[in-house]
Amino acid sequence: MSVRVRIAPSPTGKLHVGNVRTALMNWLFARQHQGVFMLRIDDTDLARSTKEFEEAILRDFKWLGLEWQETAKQSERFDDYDRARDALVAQGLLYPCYETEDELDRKRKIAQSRNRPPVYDRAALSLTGDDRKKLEAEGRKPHWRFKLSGKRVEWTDLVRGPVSIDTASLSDPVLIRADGAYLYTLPSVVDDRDFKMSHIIRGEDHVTNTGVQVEIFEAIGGPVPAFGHFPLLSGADGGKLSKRTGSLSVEDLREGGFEPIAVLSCLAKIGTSDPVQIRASLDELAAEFSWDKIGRASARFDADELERLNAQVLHAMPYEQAKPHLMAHNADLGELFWNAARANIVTWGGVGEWAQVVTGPITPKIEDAAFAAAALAQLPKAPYGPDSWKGFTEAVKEKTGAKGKALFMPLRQALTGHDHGPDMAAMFQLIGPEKAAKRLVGQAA
RNA sequence: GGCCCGUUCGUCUAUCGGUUAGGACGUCAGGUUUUCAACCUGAAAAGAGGGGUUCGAUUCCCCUACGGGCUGCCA
Repeated sequence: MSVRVRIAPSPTGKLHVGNVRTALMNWLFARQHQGVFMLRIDDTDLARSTKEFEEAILRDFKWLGLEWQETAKQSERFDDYDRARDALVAQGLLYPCYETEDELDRKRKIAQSRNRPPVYDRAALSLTGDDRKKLEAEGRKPHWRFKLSGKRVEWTDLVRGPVSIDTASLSDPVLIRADGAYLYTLPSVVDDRDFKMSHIIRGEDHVTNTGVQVEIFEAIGGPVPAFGHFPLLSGADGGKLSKRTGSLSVEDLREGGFEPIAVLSCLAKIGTSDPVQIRASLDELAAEFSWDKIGRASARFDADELERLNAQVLHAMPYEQAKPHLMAHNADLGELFWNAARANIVTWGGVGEWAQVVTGPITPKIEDAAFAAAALAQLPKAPYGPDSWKGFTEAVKEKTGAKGKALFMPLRQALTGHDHGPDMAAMFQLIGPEKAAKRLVGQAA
């Protein structure tokens, strides 16, 4: 089986987690079968598409590691769409309509109020040539609808099993707007045919679309690809995706200090029968990909869960790999620092806080000045090594009698300004004697 | 309104008529770290409701409730 799949974002906005999930499914399936993953820019809407969004989309996919083997832009293929359009018109399957949006809206509302399905009544089909001339003389420009067969379209969905769509219950879809712009439907089918897509993998919001697209495939003379429609993402509360989660953009995630593999592992595993855990690589995710692991209920995307996965990635990351990120966050204080700090961060954004504790200034937290003073008296001299902390705390313990939490917590609070944080032996060594002395007397340092 | 889909521990899910309903994450408890975090071990925790079918239903059928998708000159 030769697998060719695609992701087809519109450059009318930022890439968000929903898009990434769709891309990922396609990418994983392609990789698993040594197939081709194509990136197609669906920019037929010239007015809303921008170069900036297009570039951002490429950058986001590259950041995630979802590399593509082929690419195409719909805005460069209008000739092909025109040919398909002409062929459909010649077959009588694409017909001009002259209703305004207001008129259509009114028709829909009337139908709804009578409890009739709001399906287009095909009034335009009975227009004579003279009628059309008259309407155009009034300045009306036609939009064009595809004539559905009224039969049932059936396919075996990779995720949903046997699916049947009754095209009689659907309005004939508008393929071309009155302003001449192609809507998503026809270009998508023409491209899928011309680029020989073997599988179309997308969210279940497209299930009904598939019914009409199958008829268009047949009308323009192309093999009908296989389809897989996976459930959509829902928010952590079980409802629709909120601003906080679903519309989270890839840019937000990158800038929020998330690691690609955490995002990818999360999106590949939620809604599947596999545990939602970190995988080492895209290849590992691809090896595990399977249609029958994908559930039929919507998958919850929870930002907290993503943070947890990201934390796991960071906790296990070796210094060499972390170094560029540390430098970017002005927090490259060496391997000792990283090994201590990594267990205490969730995203890259958190590392600066611990770097600050080392480099200062921070405001110490002292509840018992007498204890801090007693500790100050035991402060060892420079230079500090790995055992300095142990020697220091034992000396303080001996002088004050404090032990366990009563010993460590006040020292941690005074030296770092926090109730929790990285291993103190490492932090103490990094903070050094000057700053430690100042902090023990309550000075910001 | 119509068509389609879904509903199992807090969460993601396994089970393809008979199971102590399993796992992962989270939670809680222990351990370890002479502190917190991290880490290790253990525990608690579930079939939306109502009818059927069946010797036996989480599993098959119907109804209800709830949730989602579609019903665009959006994609």
